[in-house]
Amino acid sequence: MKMIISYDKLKTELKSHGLKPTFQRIKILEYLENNKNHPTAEIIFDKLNHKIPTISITTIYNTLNTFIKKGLLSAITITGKEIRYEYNPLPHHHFLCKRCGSIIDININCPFTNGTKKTVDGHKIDEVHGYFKGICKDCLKKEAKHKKSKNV
Amino acid sequence: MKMIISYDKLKTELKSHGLKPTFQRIKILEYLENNKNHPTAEIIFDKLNHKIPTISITTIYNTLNTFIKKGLLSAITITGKEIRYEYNPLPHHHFLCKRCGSIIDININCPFTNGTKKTVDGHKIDEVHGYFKGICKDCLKKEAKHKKSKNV
DNA sequence: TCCATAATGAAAATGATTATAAGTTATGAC
DNA sequence: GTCATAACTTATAATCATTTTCATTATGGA
Repeated sequence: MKMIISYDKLKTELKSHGLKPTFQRIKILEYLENNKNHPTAEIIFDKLNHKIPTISITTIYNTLNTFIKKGLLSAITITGKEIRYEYNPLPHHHFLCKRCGSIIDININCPFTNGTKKTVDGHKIDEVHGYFKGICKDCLKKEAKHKKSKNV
Repeated sequence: MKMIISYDKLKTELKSHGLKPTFQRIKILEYLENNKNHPTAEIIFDKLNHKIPTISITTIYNTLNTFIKKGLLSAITITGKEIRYEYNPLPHHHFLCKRCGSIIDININCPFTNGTKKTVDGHKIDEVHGYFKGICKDCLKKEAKHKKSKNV
């Protein structure tokens, strides 16, 4: 993980959202800004635990929930197994590959993510989640190669 | 719960999907065909437990998972808390009201549910889930009435 | 620096779901 | 019909992500 964002910027960001810039919060936010792979709380914990051996998984959960409440993060529940977290995203959709498990951002022109439509059937929309599941491009390619080499 | 579908039809449906038409399966399928309110496994268990006191929550889960595997049901994870089940649906989207908790079917013309698009960005799509969250029509109406009566 | 408040951390609790293992029922060959 | 086998059901225990509780510690203002 490369450090791209300065601590000062992270601190300012936290303060501007009404949050005290504690060490733990800075490191968690930094991790999420640098890692756009939709990690779980556990993954964040494992990574930060190396640098901050005293950090608790409870703090990870507390912090993530606080960040979501303040609008710094959004939660993705595409797997149905656990919550995955994403930094400050412009609204977009997601694809889950059933073969390799990777979660891929999908940017398509959708009236519900581009801000055109703010209601459906009279219901006021606050959040939109578009979840696609299937086989990703890379896994399709591997499959094709495999079949070819076997002359199937 | 009214009994609309005959046992014979339910039996036939189970058999045509390669499933033995046991009493428990018939009752679970019957419940889901008559109750389109996206129940949890727990809700189904509570309702059936009155008529079948020996039924086990494990059977509910086993059966629901079997039904999904065979394509009789689909799973909705919009709440992020628990799985909700839906009978044999034509693909459509869902709305979760954050105020009253109800889940509402949304039928809009979407290229991913009407069968027009079977891939995104080169990824092959097997499932599409459109989850909207916000305040439903009814709760909006109640809110407006409340404000008016208070002259806010 | 002192104090009130908020944040952190460890351990225990929760709750939905799954795994295990044992019992029961159905099915098909004989 | 009888028997063996497989399929289904059930109760219990296990799992695992997340939350709660509560004692300790850090933070920012006075």
